[in-house]
Amino acid sequence: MLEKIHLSIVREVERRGSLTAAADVLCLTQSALSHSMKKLEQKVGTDIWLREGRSLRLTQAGKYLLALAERLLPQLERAEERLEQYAAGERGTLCIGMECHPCYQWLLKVVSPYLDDWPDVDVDVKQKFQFGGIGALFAYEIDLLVTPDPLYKPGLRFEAVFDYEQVLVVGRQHVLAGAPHVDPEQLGGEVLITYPVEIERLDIYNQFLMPAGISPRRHRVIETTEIMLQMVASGRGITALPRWLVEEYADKMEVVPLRLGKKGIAKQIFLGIRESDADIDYLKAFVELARRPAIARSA
Amino acid sequence: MLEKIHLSIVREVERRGSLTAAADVLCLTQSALSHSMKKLEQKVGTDIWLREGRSLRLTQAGKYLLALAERLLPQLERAEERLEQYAAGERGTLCIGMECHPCYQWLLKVVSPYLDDWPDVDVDVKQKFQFGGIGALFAYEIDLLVTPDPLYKPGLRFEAVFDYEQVLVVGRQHVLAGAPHVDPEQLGGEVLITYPVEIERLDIYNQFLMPAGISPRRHRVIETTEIMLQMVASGRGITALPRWLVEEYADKMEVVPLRLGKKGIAKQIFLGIRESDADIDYLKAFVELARRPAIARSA
DNA sequence: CGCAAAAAATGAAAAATATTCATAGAAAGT
DNA sequence: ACTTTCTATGAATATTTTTCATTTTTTGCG
Repeated sequence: MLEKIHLSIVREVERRGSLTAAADVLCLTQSALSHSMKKLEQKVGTDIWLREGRSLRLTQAGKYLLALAERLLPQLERAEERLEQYAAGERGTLCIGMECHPCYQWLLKVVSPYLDDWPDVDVDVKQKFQFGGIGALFAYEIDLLVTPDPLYKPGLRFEAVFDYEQVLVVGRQHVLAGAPHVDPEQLGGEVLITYPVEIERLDIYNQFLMPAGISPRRHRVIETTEIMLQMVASGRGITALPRWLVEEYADKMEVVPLRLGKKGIAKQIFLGIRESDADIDYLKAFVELARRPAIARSA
Repeated sequence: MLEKIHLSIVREVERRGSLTAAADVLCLTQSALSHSMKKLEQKVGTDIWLREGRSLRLTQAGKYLLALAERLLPQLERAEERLEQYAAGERGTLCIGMECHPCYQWLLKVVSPYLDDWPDVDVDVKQKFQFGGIGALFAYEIDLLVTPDPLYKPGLRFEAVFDYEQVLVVGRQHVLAGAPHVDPEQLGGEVLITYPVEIERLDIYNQFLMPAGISPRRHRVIETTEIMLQMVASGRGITALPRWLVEEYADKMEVVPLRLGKKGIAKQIFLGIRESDADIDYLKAFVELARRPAIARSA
């Protein structure tokens, strides 16, 4: 009764604004779409659009269908792709979602040996999710979530795979450069450089500065790690990054890692999967590979 | 390319064990099914079943399709029902999911006036979810989640609608019955009666006993509130429940609420919805009704 | 073993469905 | 007012699905 074509039409009409335009995209005639939808409307007994002049406005039922289409069609499309991958003899695509910027650097180190181990598995990395990483896992948009905030919920399985310390990064000329650690009060006058993330989600803010009632003088947002570190090296600000990441750049750039507070900020990277996927071999292998110490891999 | 019928066939063949049997259920002939699937197999280029003698065994691709079918078909079926509801002039069904036992008692108080206010909306309550309450929200299994653990994730919106105190419940004859409050140490020898939930998820355990290093002598599990309270009244154990719930039973049963620790344990019930549903009127109305003080309703 | 039963595959025919074509009607833009 | 831009619709056509009739393969069983 309710077929894929109906969902496609509803979605495409919404995107293009008219039946006629949608017909072009779907490689059908306007008439075909009109007939199809009319038939569905008769079958279910309710209109999907209000015909207002020469334009269509979704009814309540139509809006519901649109939401359904936006949700199901991508899954069907992904399924078609995946079937073709099976046909091509590939195992499939491991679709990885990421929720933190520095995770990306870490991930690269894992993906590279993984691709060697599993030549018939493709890896795809996504970073934007309508409903966040967890939603993407539930919706089968991704198969694996890399995140600093695990969430133990039924149906999902999280595992810590990597421990690291989040440190402050300053230029080698900075007055603090030699200190054994820094206190929040010492950062009041600084420019804080970070990835484009709301300040509330930054560890250096919510675990270090905010509890002490300190705010940075200014907050600057930069997309890439390299540029961020160049800014820091040239004394234009400070930032916070994983220690291992800073150490990798330390010989090429004039930057110094510093412990945040006496105890430092300890962090972990977690991998999350759907419980039902727990025994897919190539997924299991990824998690196991990720768990192996980074040292062994980065050699 | 990949159509609903293919998913239906895969699912039904799995359920009934053969194409022939599936054909009966789907009101088609065995031949029709065979042709349909053959065509799909040719299109995607991979077999879906291994033909072993006169039986079919799913290939990897087939298993993948089966998982897809089990996931998508229920959503399509639900959508068809819902469209017909729209057609019948009904507003739809408000599907409520619940993640905590005592929430149920509270929910009943809200649902009753809601049904009066919205005669053309049906209410359905579900309690079991493959992927937990959050997963059910994301998967559109439910429209509203009642839970004590909110989760601020993009795409979801949680709101506290009800505050209550979680208290210890003892029989009127119990030695502690007159105390102003209880300390964890006083419960070391007791039998703890609870709903069937892992002990780690119980507030009385993880917020009260565990931090003090105390374990109850024994943990007994009971399904219903009434029986639980009868057990408590007869001195066979203690339990923890919302204060308002205990007070409702207090005149019929020999039970006494006691504060847990000096400060007590404060709890809240949250309602979670999908952000995209935020302006569905009958959903909004439910949340608003739920927010109104319980006193006003239970009168 | 040989035969009946059960299941899937297949080709051709029939039925059903979807699509197009041609056109009408309605609204919006100029 | 005229042109353009939409959607709707009926009839004709094309395509797809389904059935029917049969074949092939396998399995169970006396």
